[in-house]
Amino acid sequence: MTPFKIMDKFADKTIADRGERWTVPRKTVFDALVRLNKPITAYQLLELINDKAITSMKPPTVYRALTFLQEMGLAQRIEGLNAYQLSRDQKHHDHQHVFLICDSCGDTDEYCNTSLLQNLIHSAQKNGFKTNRPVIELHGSCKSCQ
Amino acid sequence: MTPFKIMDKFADKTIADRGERWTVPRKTVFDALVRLNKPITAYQLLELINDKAITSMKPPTVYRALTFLQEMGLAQRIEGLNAYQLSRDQKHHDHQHVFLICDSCGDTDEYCNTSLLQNLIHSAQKNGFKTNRPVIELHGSCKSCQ
DNA sequence: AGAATGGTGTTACTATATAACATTACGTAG
DNA sequence: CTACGTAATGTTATATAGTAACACCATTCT
Repeated sequence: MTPFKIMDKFADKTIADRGERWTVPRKTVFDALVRLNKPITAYQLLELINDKAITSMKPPTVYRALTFLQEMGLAQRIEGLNAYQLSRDQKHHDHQHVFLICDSCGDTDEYCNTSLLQNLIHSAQKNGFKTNRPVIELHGSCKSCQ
Repeated sequence: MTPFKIMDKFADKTIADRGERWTVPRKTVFDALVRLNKPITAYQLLELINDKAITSMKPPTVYRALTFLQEMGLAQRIEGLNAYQLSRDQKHHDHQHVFLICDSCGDTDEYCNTSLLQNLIHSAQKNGFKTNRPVIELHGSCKSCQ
């Protein structure tokens, strides 16, 4: 089974389990993210999709699909890039991740360092702060770009 | 000496040490950030400044001033808010910080957890990744908003 | 079939940020 | 102290990112 199909299966299951609808625009956006597999801005995504399709998607449709996919844990926003990408680490898709973002080639890596993140959230808690959404992004250069 | 004056002095010295010019727009933007002391978007800042002034600043001027202040380590961008704020922790203004951002009241806190950040950057390095710009923001709710 | 709900299409708009180039201010060599 | 080169600003226009509002369509439940 190809990686694409694995992702598709996983997505199907996630959506079905939560009783949500796997509609055409949602699937289209998801597919584009799967194929690309690196961060892309919403408008670039729009362009990518419209180039290959007869119909023409518009910004609200893409943003709605992206919101939906984020809610399903299938996609993520990279704050430091105003971009979106597929969630890769499905094994830990309920955990928070550390993102490594290469400013040269645009590729990203994602890993789960639970103890460090807990540490971080815990130290915030000691300051009386309750964390809802951690944004942990390291921007820099990847191995092959250095 | 008031906190404002301390900030002013610190800024004066920083700018002077680096042989940069402390011009009117830069100072104006800096003053607004000092007085407000919480994150604000560039356009809100623009409005704030223009309300009180005879002359009317325009976006590029504000953005240029913000870029300059960031280069001087006097201001910072909060990625998760598209907003800018004063750098507070002047004692560690050359270090990276963890930001705590309250989504209710908009206030922020900033602290320096060197060991944790080094840990983070080091674990990235083990993956062959060289970090230039860490973005560490915890969005949630502060003590008084919970 | 009819009603309730959820999702999409479309238009128009708001918000965020920058490119390009003319103009002005500043520091320095002569 | 003046003229020249550089740095910063002013101004216009435009690019990029994201959303409000409302009409329409699809699905499900009764």
